[in-house]
Amino acid sequence: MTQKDMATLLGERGLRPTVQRIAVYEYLYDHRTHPSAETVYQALVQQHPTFSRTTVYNSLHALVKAGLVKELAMDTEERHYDADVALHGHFHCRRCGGIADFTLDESLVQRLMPDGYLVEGQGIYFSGRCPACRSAEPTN
Amino acid sequence: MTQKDMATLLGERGLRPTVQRIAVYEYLYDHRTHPSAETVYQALVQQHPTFSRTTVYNSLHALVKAGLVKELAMDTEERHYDADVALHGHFHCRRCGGIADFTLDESLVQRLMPDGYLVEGQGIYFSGRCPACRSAEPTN
DNA sequence: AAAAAGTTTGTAATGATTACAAAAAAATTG
DNA sequence: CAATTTTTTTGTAATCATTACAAACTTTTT
Repeated sequence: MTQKDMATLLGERGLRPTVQRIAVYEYLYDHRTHPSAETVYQALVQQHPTFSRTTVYNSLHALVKAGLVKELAMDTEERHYDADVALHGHFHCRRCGGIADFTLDESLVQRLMPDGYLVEGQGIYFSGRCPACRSAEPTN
Repeated sequence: MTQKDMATLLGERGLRPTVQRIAVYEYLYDHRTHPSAETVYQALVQQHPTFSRTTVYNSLHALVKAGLVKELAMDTEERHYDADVALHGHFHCRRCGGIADFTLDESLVQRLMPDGYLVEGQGIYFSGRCPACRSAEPTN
């Protein structure tokens, strides 16, 4: 997606498409590594030395509120962000620390939902060992 | 469960059953409200004025490591703990802030798991409005 | 009883996030 | 287009949960 398209998208969601917000969104869009706010900041401050940490936080919050970015619920220290807001699960490898996406069957997830509740968000994650770490250290 | 049984249980899991650890475990066992460390501390310090915050953290970590307590992954500020380590999901109500349990079908959850990964832990939660808050404010 | 190991406590440090106010930028108004 | 208002950014300071650490204490082992 081009920056122009991103600007349009932000505008549609009621966010003024500032350089900073587009940069944050672009980073998340291009790096599907579920980075933390600090990771985003460190990456962006290279290109834009004037960017502040607070703006990264502000932008992330604005993007989450606008529904363009999702905040992950994981048992990690910091919060992680994802530009992929479609239904999918996350796997957190306890050995390498990586967070991988995996697909979720929509109808299967529907069947998990508790009755009587109005579901607006969901977080489905598993943790353990990713395939690479399993073969690297098979016994554990 | 009696404190005696808890002491035995901790012992079986390789934890010395100290007064503090039993108190923390007992609180979680009796209060299925998914409290934070601070909440546990505030409750316990009433009865045991000498208890320290650090000990509550230490005890929680020890209990989690021993598999007697589970740390929840939610999109909240602090970490929440649960003495129920059996498979179940959590619902976080965005209006009242409450966290409710709901049952999960084991085989359904199995079918969600990604292939090739060794799954050691899982967190399944939904957020939105609980039934009480839905009827209290139906339009939203 | 002495030594060793494990646990608790209080305080200090850390680290992520938020609060806040001034400066800057953009949008609106006349 | 200039003046005013609104929004956003920036930098610093504050906050809040959690962790680090070392001394004191308790329990276990010898």
